[in-house]
Amino acid sequence: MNDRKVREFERRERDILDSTLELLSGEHWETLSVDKIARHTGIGKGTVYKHFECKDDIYAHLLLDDCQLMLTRFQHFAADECLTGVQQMRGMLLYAFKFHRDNVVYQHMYMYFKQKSFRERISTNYLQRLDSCDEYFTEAFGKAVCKGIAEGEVNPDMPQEVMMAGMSATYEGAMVALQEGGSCKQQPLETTEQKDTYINHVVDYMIAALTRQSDRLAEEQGKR
Amino acid sequence: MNDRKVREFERRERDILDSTLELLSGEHWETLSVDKIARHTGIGKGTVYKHFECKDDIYAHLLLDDCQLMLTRFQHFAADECLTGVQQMRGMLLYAFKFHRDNVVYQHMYMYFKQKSFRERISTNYLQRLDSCDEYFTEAFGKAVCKGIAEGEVNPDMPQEVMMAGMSATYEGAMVALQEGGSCKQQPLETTEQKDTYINHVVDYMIAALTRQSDRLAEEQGKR
DNA sequence: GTTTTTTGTGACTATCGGTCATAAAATGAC
DNA sequence: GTCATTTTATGACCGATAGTCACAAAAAAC
Repeated sequence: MNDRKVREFERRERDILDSTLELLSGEHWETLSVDKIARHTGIGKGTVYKHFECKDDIYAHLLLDDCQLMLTRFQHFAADECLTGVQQMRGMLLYAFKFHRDNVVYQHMYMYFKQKSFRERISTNYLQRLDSCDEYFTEAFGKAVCKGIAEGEVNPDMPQEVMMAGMSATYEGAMVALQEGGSCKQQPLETTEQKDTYINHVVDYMIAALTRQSDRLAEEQGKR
Repeated sequence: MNDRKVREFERRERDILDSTLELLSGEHWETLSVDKIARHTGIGKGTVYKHFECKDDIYAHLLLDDCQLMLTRFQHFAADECLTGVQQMRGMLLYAFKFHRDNVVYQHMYMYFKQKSFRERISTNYLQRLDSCDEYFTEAFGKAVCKGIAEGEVNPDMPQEVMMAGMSATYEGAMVALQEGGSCKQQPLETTEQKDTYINHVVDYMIAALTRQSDRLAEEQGKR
């Protein structure tokens, strides 16, 4: 009956994660404690630590789940031969931003993961898996960029490092802006419509930075 | 002697801030407590709360100091008639990124400020001042962009919202990347040289996104 | 049914941000 | 100088937290 035990153990891990997800959706991020998670799952606090080395590992696991979900979509875009490179890029970016927009819990964890202190707290296992996930993202996006260059839409003169540095910075920054919801910016970013407008602007900007000429941008915008 | 009292009060506030700065430079961000700050300043913990409503207000004050320092430099760039608009932009961006690169404490606080939870904790006074600082940054940069458009270097067809959304996103994202020091990126971002390379790449990318044609980028790079 | 092993637990520790009654110092009146 | 009054500084205290571990409860083995 060792098998059943393992299954039960895994089922409870899922229970903890689901509980956490549920609590995070309804409650303020900062006030969630391990005690509450345990209580809500219907187990003792000590049991939680049988599954996760620390509180942040729970978050890391949830983040990883979402990352892997997004990654498969990215890979689908990259493999879709019907789309041009630029279309693949646009599809990936819009998908990622909209996923972020609709998923409050993921927003929190994405930001949290960017903090060095979080990366130092979580166990190396999760850290490595999250990092390799990031690599695959870059790989999938890089494929689309190469396709874009081959098709003549993407400016081949821009060094690859410049492109990658710039794109990933804009990506990160837009994610932050989407989570923060405005702060002091000219655009408030509170309603879904405002966020959508923002997302489209950022994607236009990113494509514009990569494509060869400005009239290409206008053409792209007309298509959308 | 009311005057002397006020001066002494202000001097101690400066003491607290300097102590905090000192401790933050040497210690890990997460392990710094109000107790330690008070002890290191040579005062009781309660006294700290005579000067600041909460712990995060201390950080907010330090952040504001740096922001105002940077702001004056931004405004100098914007007012410098000897430079073209694009040169002003490049100057501002390079200055900001390098300031960030060299100032570990500022890095932490900048990231911290982006968190919604931090913005909710600090007193409205600091929040407003930080927000208005951000507005002035945007204003100064916007001036340079307008100059660039007037001079024909910046692409006038890109809508202003697209430009602003994209630029600020890239700016934020690059700040995050500089602080995190690589994580999993293709570029490690640990030494000063690596960070400098990164900074130059991102600035090139930002200028490329805004300027009209790609050969203009090559020309700019040649000049630098 | 009894012993042994495995598994679950919540009381406990250490630490934190923030408060407030009270001690200490400064001021003022004479 | 002395005492009364006001102002200022303080650290013991509070509630809450992440993480631990001795021990209880359940399961397995015999």
